[in-house]
Amino acid sequence: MEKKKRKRLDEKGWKVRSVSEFLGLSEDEERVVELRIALSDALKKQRLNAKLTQEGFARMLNSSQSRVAKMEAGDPSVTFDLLIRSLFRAGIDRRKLSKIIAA
Amino acid sequence: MEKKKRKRLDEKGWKVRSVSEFLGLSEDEERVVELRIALSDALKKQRLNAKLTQEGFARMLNSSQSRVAKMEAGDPSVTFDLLIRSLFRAGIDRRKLSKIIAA
DNA sequence: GCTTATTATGTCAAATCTGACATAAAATAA
DNA sequence: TTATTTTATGTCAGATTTGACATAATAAGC
Repeated sequence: MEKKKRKRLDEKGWKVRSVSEFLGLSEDEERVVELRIALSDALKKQRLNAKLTQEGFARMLNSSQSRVAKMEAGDPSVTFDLLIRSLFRAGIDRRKLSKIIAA
Repeated sequence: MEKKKRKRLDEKGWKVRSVSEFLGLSEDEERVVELRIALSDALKKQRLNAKLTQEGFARMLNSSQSRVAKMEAGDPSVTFDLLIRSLFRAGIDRRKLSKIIAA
């Protein structure tokens, strides 16, 4: 957030919180959420790069359109297992996965 | 496997297979198994480094000794979610996780 | 506008996971 | 050796996940 804006809000009595502060997440939970989002984004990029619809992508993953939508949305009902298996299936190898996580 | 040994076995009519060939794993499943092992090993290293027993480690993770044993053994009943959450809880950050996966 | 395609959201039964427990096996100490 | 500690393995009820489906919302084409 821009510094000036933060100052303005602060002066008005707003407490500026990060998403994690707002949701009351622990450090670990925060890391989990952020990592999930990183993998979600990577998965969506892979799909778009392959010019597939969620429907077509789902077939390739033996899953469903709705689940792909949830994966890409970082829905909490989606596990790392599903994301990682999907990334592998979508052609991401371990080295690439490593880079995604580092970023 | 050592080349000479492979040759000897081959001459005796043994077909030398990798673990994956033996189990009939697909490329993707193979990657999943190998990654699970990498994370398992890293988790065990963390525990030993902290000089904790599985029992003590389990308390720290809000889990149980038997589950920690399964985590370290790469048991298929252990998800990436559990492994990753445990690694985070054990002090591994995203950058370190990335390196573990790259290795 | 209207139609079609794509994506998002809610729900649920079946499948999978997990902490907990018992207990066996292995390691370590005494 | 025999205790004691630590780790491994099997099991299971309760919790979570997932593909599938329906359907709503949005975007794309015309």
